[in-house]
Amino acid sequence: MNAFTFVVSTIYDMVPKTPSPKSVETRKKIVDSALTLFERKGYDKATMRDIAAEANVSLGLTYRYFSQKEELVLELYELLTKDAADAVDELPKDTLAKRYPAALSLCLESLAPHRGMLGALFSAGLSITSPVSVLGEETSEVRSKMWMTYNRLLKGCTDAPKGKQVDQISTLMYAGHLLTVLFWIQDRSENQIFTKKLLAFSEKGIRLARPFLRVRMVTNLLTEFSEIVQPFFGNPSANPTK
Amino acid sequence: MNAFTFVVSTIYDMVPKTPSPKSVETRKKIVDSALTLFERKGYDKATMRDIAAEANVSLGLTYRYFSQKEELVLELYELLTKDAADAVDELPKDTLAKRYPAALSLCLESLAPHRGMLGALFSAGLSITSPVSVLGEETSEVRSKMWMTYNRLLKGCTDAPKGKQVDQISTLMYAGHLLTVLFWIQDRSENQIFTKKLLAFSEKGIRLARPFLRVRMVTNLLTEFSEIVQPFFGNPSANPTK
DNA sequence: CACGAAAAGTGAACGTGTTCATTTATATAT
DNA sequence: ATATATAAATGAACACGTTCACTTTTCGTG
Repeated sequence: MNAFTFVVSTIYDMVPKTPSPKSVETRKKIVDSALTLFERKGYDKATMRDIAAEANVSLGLTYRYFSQKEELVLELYELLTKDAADAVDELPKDTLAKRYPAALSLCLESLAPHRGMLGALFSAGLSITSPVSVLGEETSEVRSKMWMTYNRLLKGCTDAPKGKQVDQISTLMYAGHLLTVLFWIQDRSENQIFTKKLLAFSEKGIRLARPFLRVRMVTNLLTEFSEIVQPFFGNPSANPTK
Repeated sequence: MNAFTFVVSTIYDMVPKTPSPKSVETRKKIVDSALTLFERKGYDKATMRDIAAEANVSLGLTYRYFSQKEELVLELYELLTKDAADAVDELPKDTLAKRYPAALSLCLESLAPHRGMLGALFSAGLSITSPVSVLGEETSEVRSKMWMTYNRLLKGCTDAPKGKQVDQISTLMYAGHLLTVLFWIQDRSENQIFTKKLLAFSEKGIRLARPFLRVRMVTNLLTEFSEIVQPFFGNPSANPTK
């Protein structure tokens, strides 16, 4: 390797390399194996050795692709979020009070087959120390995607608000989404009936609250609140295309 | 051991035994050691072997008193909650809008020296599988205590509501408490300034919302909401003395 | 083709939480 | 006082997440 090659390859290191076909295949094998075993045995019982064996690779290799076990859960989280977001985009035009609970319901449906497993993500997910966190660096893309989905959902409502309120309320909706998922994961009632009640409640609540979005004092509080909460979520509205 | 002794001791096993002086002493040694090391090195770096060594006991013994490492964090959680609850009870009589943010502020002050460590509790704390969970069986006493504290705080307000609303709003306040602590733990802003803004916001919000507690439609929604959320918290109002 | 560097892949070993068979101390009954 | 059951205490061993020194494969270049 001469000096020129060195410089070029060093600069080349700066940009993400396109993964080789071999590596994407191996990566996929590991992901498939992990998801299969998570479903079959649960997060804790599915050991990294199991996952490696099921994928017919060595233990060490799995760590080349996923530096932590939690990252495998994150992988699923991303896949499911994509599904949920797509489903939400298909909702028919209607009022916010109708559309928002419907959207939440669709999201929970996407997550339902993996509910048990998601406990593990939220378990590790709220640790500040973990880079793999619902509010951490590595999940900012997922958050951004979901925020934008709610942004579109709101804009498409028959009673959509105007101006800067749109972004603010989108943030509120996304916060509500996270809290609802959290509630649902913890909900031990039969068939998660409490979560269903919560969705029914949110419809009534929104219908009652909607007219007050014209009241100055309320909008001021809304602005204040969203400014506190937005950076908390990594302020996706500031970098919508990132 | 004869048949009589056997029966008696078997029945005796049903009720909690009073721990021997020796065991309470040993238990205390372990707790002190754990809390010291958690402060000094953080939760992850403080290994069970470290803790056992610092307490001058064997590794195995620590597991006689705390069947998981997380239970040691729970121990601190209980201690701090007690402090916080006592401080809240000392608050001067005032309006709800003043007292509630003040109470939250006091709670955060109690927790502040241990903020980093608490990340660990909340990490494991939201796992459904873990018995040591903010919403799990083992923490129901702590929840009950804190709920009752907010119940007293509300009753002592100059603008306290009447009747069944008291319990419902107590539940709301406790939910707000949990969410605020969660927010605070995740708050990466300097000196947790966002959390402070959130408290200031809550004062304004309560002042604005308070008059609407007389509106029938609002009270109906409140009832519905608290009924969904209360069993989620283990319904402390149903067993206030337990 | 041959060579060498980078990518892909391996498995032994380490640290840590947790378990358990075993030993030692304490208390109780005769 | 002695026996014995129970409580207290031990530390070796295990399982699993993670690391790392090392081997094998792939692939561009002279």
